[in-house]
Amino acid sequence: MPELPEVETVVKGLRRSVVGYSINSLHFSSKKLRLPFQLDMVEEVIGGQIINVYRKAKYILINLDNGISLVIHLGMSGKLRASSEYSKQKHDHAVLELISAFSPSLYMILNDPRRFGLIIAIPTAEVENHKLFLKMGAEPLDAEFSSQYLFNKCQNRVTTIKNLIMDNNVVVGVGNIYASESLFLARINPLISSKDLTYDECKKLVLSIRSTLNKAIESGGSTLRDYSQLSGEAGRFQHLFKVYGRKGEPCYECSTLIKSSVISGRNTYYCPKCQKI
DNA sequence: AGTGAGGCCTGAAAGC
DNA sequence: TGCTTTCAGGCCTCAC
Repeated sequence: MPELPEVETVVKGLRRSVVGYSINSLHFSSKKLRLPFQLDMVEEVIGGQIINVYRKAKYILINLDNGISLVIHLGMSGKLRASSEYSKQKHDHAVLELISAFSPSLYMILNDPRRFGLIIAIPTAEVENHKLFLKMGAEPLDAEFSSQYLFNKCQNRVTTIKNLIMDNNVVVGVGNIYASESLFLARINPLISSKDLTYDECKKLVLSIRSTLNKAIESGGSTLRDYSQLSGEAGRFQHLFKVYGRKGEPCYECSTLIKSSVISGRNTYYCPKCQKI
């Protein structure tokens, strides 16, 4: 399940392995992903040279030198792999053949069993105003995600703090796992109303979200240091979970048993003592 | 308008 | 053992 840290890791890997290559061919499977493939997409991207790869929320953006950008999302089961030869695997949905004057050709494949992901092409100039990105909240690792920013958002909403930090219109890239982990680190109960958070608690939460994501990027990256095979495989951050998936197990801080509650249909884990209401 | 529920989708795991 | 059900997750659409 690619969370923001894994997307970041994949992006770093792509940047090292595919920048400079040109797209020689592009093939799709017949199955639809979250958004359908555009029929004219193939013509637009063929011949384009990859000049940059970066992350925006959990989206991977690949800029081409012809003014077109590929936008890829891994959903929850998506993986990108790269290899010098293409051998078909179940759930391959897009296959890009990349060529370069200086290196052997390379195949980049999007594989996504659950098809929650997407791959589309849009003009680079329109990325910022595209439907997918228009109403997007702050990047959690950027300065715009400040204590004051979060505090203001908390005041204007009627929902639990857990729902608020998972809302992409507030802050992007905080999935179910990192919401639980960050709230534990900040010692804030996930069930409390966002309006009840003090400024100091917001400050603590901002720092906790940043720290949790950064640690995950570090441990996600460590297993993927060798990018000879580009992969979306999970890193090692799951061994660092303090509360997620630990229902009924003792809290590492106080030995109280970890509880879980369903908030908006999502399992949420917390320590009832460390995260008192 | 803002909020929350439901749906998409497959495969692993749990339940029977 | 083999079948069925449940659950996981991001993000979109759609009622209230």
